[in-house]
Amino acid sequence: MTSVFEIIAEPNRRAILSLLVSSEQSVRAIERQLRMAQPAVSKHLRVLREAGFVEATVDAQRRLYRLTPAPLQEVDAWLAPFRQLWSGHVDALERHLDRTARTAQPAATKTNARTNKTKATPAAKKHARRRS
Amino acid sequence: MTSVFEIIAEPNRRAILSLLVSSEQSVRAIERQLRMAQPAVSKHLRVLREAGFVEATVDAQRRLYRLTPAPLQEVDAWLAPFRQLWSGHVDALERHLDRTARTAQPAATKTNARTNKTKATPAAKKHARRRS
DNA sequence: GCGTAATATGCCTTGACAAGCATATACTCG
DNA sequence: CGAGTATATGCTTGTCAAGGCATATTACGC
Repeated sequence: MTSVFEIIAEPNRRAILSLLVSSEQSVRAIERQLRMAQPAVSKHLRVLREAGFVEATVDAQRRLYRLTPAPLQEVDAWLAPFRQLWSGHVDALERHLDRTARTAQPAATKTNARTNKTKATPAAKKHARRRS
Repeated sequence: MTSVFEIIAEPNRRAILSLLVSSEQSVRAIERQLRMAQPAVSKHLRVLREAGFVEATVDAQRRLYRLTPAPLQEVDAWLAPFRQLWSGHVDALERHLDRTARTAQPAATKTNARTNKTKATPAAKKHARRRS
């Protein structure tokens, strides 16, 4: 769990982060809104806190957690070089979401099919690449 | 491994994606540049392909893999609501990277320390929230 | 100090997944 | 066809993290 990406890989953690976008929240509030067990919430918050995603303010017995920008900025930064891929046609995302919507996986099969159908460039009949 | 985020959680897969930004690559080319075993590369590519991150073109015995925009767009879209956090002060990322640079974790400790030091709002001495 | 609410932590089990290794498949050339 | 290259796949193993449950900790009001 060393990287920012591993941390947001966990769905419940992403849910917590999304909850915190609107306003700071107590553990209990998160527990109820996300319908998850209290220890689970605390553990995820610990991970998020240690990775710098959130910070807490003590208020009596409870702790109010709020977002901290840096780690998500890091994700944003990593994403930057790839943005050139879709600057222009925005519709690819919609198609992708359509495909992946129904319990995910079926997209894989379809993608596979398309991939296998893709033909090679006819010109590239040569082979035998040298080892260097 | 149902979500896009779990897929980019793997460092080698992110490395492969980054490699493909510049141009399409064969499995062998990836294998050498990233110094990883061939089966590992193939397996990661399979995961990436089934998730729609890449697609392949057959060229004789080899397959040329190239990026596909949709899944990364999905990440970008998820990130959108959080961007309001750092639109304005861009320096938070730099500080974060400085802290997390040396083998990660130490940032956690520091963040912890700051967090614990954070005082509660003095006005909020009352407690006993009702259950609704 | 006692009861209670809010949160954190420790232990254990279970599932998932990445890596390693061997092997299968596909294609090319001579 | 046979050898060689490129890629994929199957199996096994070690690791690690999430969830469940019990329990510790801290803060409050009375």
